[in-house]
Amino acid sequence: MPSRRVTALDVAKEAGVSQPTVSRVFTPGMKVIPEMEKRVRDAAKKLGYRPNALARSLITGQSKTIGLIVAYLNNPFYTEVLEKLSHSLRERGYNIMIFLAANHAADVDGVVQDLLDHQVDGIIMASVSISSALTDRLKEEDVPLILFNRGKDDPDLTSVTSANVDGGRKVAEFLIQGGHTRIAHISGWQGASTGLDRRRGFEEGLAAAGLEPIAVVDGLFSREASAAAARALFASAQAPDAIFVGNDHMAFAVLEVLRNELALDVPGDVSVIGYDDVAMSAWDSFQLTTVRQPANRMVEAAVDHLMAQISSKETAADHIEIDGPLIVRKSARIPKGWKE
Amino acid sequence: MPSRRVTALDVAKEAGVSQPTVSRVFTPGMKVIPEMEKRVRDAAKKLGYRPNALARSLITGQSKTIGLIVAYLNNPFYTEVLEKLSHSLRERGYNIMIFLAANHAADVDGVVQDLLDHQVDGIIMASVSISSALTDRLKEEDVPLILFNRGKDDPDLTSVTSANVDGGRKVAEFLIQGGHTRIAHISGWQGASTGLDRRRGFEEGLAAAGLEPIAVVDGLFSREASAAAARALFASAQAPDAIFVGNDHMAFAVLEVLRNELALDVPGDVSVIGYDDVAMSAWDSFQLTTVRQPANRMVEAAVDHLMAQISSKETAADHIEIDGPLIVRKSARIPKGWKE
DNA sequence: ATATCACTTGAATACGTATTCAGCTTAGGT
DNA sequence: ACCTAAGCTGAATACGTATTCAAGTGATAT
Repeated sequence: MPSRRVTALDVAKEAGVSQPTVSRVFTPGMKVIPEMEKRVRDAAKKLGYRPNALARSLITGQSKTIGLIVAYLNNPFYTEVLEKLSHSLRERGYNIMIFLAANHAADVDGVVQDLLDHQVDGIIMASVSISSALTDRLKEEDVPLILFNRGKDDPDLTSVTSANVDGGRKVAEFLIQGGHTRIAHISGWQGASTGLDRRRGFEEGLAAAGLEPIAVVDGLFSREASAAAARALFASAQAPDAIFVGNDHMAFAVLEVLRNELALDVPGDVSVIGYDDVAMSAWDSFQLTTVRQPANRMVEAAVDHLMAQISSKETAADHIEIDGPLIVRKSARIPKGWKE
Repeated sequence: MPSRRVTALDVAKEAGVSQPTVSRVFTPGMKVIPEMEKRVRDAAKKLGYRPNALARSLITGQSKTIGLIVAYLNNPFYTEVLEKLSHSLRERGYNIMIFLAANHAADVDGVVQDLLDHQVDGIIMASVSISSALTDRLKEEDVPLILFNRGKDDPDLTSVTSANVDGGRKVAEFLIQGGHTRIAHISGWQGASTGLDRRRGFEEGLAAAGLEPIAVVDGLFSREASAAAARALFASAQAPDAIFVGNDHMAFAVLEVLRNELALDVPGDVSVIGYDDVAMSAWDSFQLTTVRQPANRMVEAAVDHLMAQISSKETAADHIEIDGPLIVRKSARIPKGWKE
């Protein structure tokens, strides 16, 4: 049973035309006289022909594939992002080669190498940091890179984040207006721009009112670390009356420690505010007040920019910040006269 | 600035050898005399050469890529699976091309076509159903397929699931021993084998004790549908004293309705049991008693079988069922003398 | 009627690698 | 010393497509 894969040449013979004509029929934008097209399509259908994407990519240099590297999938924000990315890219005719990489340089390095070997047309890195050596290599190979939810000072590297500094400031203002005085922060990982920026905006917001946080602890994007931090905060002499947590994922852990372990009332005894507005934040069990990170718009911005850079390699890099509102729910005291 | 991609031929010239020799150096298993190898490797490093995976795949017919199709990423069980799959496949030298597909035939069809165009070596479908027409096509193209967490009667289709019937039965026995008498079931989608099998085992388990569920409602794997079902159950004349929910994801929604909307005590007024044992089930907020679906072992089994089918196309299909224990927490009354 | 042009088509080639096969070198056996 | 076998290497080719370019067709303009 030979049953070889059916090739463009087979179709050509069947249809009585040349191989290039078959190619043209299957290449959008190429013109072929209707009668030929019909003969080719009929033959293709009869034989079950589909162009070999590998061979096509080899010659065009366009793999129509985007590399996606993700670090934290346990944070549901990123599964939302993954889902939206998948649809958005597929709509534009691109496929996704995905890697889950720990945030270690060695891991990321290897993964990027793999992506380059596969001639990806572009790379999106969600919440993973990248070394300068690697960005240089990408520049050399002319492969566009988008940092998603992670900034970098490098001016010719495109990043898409939410307006983290602003977001942090909004939280500070809300808590101050709510009359809180002993405000603590369990931050996102301080090795990431997201964690740093939110903290900075938050501290600036407090400073504008002449306040400063009574404590800042690095929650490392981890439930365990954040829970431990929450316990520590209440074991110290001066217990906070409000906690801003660097993202929702950590905030849920903090909420549980406060309510279940420490038997505190939220927001009666202490207000809690998160960041991201993942779907779970709206669940009855949490009702978390949080800053929305608009995954939809962030993804669209990222994909738009990636496409622009792919089609014109000279597209200027940009640092895109998407603004998001504070979503007021029940985990933080609501200031009198708060208008939405 | 030409700065073309550096090819095996460039390396060959630089090293003063032939292109095939370069190829052999980079093909594991091929023998080359040490001196040549060193010259080639030095030249490669100097020029920054890496083999083009596309060209390689085109000729070997092995893309070293696995297609992955996932339906429900909002259920955290599947993000766990995705993470483990990613690592397991990468360890074995395979890459993942991922698609999130709604569970519509048209969607799945298109996605599979895309995967075939890219010459994937195998396909894993997690919780998505497939038409017979499509399995035929895959068989014709000789591309192995593994159904993950979804069975099919087709005897020469490999599937990996947990022991769903057994699991359902375990839940029934636990509830019966707990003295429950008005037992309801909010099932997984009855269009999926997972949902059907769990229900069947559950009903068998009840029947063995001469019972039958007072109600069975299809939760459609959806939080909203499940919440509505829970409300309906308690709006009817005979309220249940126990509910078995088809998976944890839905069970969380049910728990919230019971506790927050209906002000019921769980497990005082009603016991709730889920299925999957996702990480969240252990959270203080839920403490969900549930049947563990061992993602690790399921993934390993799936990958092992896929590899076997890839290396020997004649590997027999199999229906693999991985057994998982009932994890007893606090959402369901614990039978007296229950021994763990 | 001829020249020009716009359109299509097909022959040849390129993409970057793995593999076949013939030829060469070297070691080993007698 | 001679023959054989084994071990490597390189020239040629294949993988399946897109693209260049020359040639062919017919239409339009002169």
